[in-house]
Amino acid sequence: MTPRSTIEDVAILANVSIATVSRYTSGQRSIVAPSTQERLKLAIDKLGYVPNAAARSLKTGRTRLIGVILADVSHAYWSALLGGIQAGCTELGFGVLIASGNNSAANQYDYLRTYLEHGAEGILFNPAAGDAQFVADWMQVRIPVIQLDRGSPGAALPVVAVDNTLGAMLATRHLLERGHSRIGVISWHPETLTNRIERLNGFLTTMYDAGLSVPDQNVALVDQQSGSAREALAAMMAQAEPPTAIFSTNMEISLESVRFFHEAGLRVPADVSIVGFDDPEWTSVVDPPLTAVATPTFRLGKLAAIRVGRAIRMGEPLRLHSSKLAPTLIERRSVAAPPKRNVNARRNQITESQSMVAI
Amino acid sequence: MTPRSTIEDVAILANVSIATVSRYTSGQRSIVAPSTQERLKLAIDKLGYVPNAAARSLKTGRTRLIGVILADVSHAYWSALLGGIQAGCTELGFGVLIASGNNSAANQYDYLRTYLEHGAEGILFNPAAGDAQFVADWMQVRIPVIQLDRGSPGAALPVVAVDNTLGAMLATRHLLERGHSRIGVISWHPETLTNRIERLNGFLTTMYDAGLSVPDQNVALVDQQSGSAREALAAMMAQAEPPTAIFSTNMEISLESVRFFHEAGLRVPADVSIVGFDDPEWTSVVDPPLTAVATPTFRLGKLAAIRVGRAIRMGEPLRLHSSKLAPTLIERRSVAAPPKRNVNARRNQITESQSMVAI
DNA sequence: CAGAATCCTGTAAACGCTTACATCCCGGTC
DNA sequence: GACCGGGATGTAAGCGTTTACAGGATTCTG
Repeated sequence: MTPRSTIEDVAILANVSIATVSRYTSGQRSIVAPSTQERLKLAIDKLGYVPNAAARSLKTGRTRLIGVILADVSHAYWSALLGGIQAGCTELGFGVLIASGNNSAANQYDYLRTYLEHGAEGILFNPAAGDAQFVADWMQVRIPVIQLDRGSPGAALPVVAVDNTLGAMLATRHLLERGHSRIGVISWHPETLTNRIERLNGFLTTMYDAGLSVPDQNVALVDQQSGSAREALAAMMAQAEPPTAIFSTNMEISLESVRFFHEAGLRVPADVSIVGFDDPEWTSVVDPPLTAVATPTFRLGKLAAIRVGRAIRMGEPLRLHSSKLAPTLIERRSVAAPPKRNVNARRNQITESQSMVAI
Repeated sequence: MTPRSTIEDVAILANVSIATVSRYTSGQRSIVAPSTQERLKLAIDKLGYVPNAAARSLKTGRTRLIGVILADVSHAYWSALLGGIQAGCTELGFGVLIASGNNSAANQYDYLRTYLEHGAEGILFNPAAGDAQFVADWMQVRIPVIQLDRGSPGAALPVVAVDNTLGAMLATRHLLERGHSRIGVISWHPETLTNRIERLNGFLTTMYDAGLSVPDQNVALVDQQSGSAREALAAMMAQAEPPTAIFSTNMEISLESVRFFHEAGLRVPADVSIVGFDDPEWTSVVDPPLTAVATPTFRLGKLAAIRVGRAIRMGEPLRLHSSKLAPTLIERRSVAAPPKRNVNARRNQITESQSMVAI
């Protein structure tokens, strides 16, 4: 393989100095004579010359690269976010470096370092469940940093996220309006990340404002691993007076809940209603189609990208101000009025009769 | 903001030459005296020194960066792929530059250029629906390039993809074994991308091998835009002898098909069976849970990343050999034996009776 | 104890570009 | 015709690394 051609090769072929080539390729075309431009174009095409970004940024100190660290790239939610980031960056002429932290602060730190080495001029990241040292490190980064989708509590860094409090309020009110008053909530352990805190608090506040109390048994804070939501749900529904509706604070939990209810022989929404949070395209095709709070994920990513992109362009530090995008409630068919009869009594009936037609 | 500190700052603080610092930071630690290493560590920590990758790669000609161009990052399928790529690259010590081509060859070409500028040492891409010029350009790239998930017909570049022919065969045989013989297929226009061609051909071949013919009316090749699959399906099912099963060659089409059947009052699988291709996590929670050919998407990404990563490491060009990963059929509940009665007759009955209990 | 071998460190050039400064040429002005 | 202004181009320095080469110190060998 022949080595990549350089600015000098072009200069020789076009019979000009490298300075002129540089002027042509680095956007200062207007001060190059038209006839020279033509020769340059020819030479560049012929050689397949592509400027060396490393050399350029070594000289200029700019890379036009933004680093993105997502908790887990391989889930649909994050990919929509990434789509938005991508769109925003392209619009502003930035390239995107991506890494997936796999929800581990240690990984994220490695990537941060790599990005800094590569000269990323700005960083977008989802904080992993908080590690104080880690956050402190972020704060020392000398370039604009935005927390995506959620914040690490106590980090003095701007956040671009959905308005989780509003979303939780929307979901809860919807249940309240349909006549529910015993509502259970399931969330991943919330202490570490602001989105979880806000969703839970939004729910609780709305309940209290409506004059309703939420007994501890109806609040399940579970680990982020499959199965734990199901167990929590089983316990919650085994009470003498189980909730008539569930607010599930994220999509994974919604999925698990639906599966659980299917298997437990409880009908959604006839026996129990569900409102979820997050709304991927396929929510509508689940059985039953899920009523959920939809978050403008793509816009979130784009907004974040544009905020850091602008800060970089202007050369100003990012304002600490956090942006919140409003979610909307999409009504589908997982919510109905609470059942008249006691669900547990009903459940026994159902499981019996169903087992007769089981496959 | 104070400027980033350089190797020289470290050298001065640690009272050594920059050469020694470089030896320490660039992995040649073993030839630096232990006592010097200690001083160096201290100085680096104190200054927060991070090597400048631009300078490094200007000198070495290596960047340890791989460029990835996906047709559309914001879909779940691609994000699983990206997760695999990410994992593979991390394992080999490469960073990932990402861009989304939005299925446009022109965009992809821009990104390709950007990557080349940034010195990507290898490229992973999904070809967009074929543009001859575009493919020719890819061929001239002097670094390892792999086509991901599908190939552009005629491009002499290796492909890492699922074995689509096998997948289609699996799906078709499954339907055959259940007693179907009138099977319809829906695919996006196949001529441009190998995965579509292979899936369609795999189906057709299996049918012929079974001694069955497939009338043209049962083959729908539709545009990749919402609604067109539905129309094609409506036409197909309106025949006097409509298919008793559908092989849907991708997930978008499966979703549209399920929706269509719901609305048309046809029961899946009692009236018509469906086998899909691609198997995201939520397939199991759709109504009904979809029998589908599952593709090892994550592994696909990882394998591709590792193939180019190794080629880069070894400094050898990539072998043209394509890798095919075997898919598996996941049986769920969208397939049953063909109905006894004519479906159209039955459909009329159903819609009548259902409209009485409509909500 | 001389000389060789080994270990550690320093000097300096080079990577490909941008850009301040210098130079040259040409037309316009008095 | 001398001068000036300005447009087009060239010269050269320097961005922060890596690395070939050289050199100094220490240890080993006979």
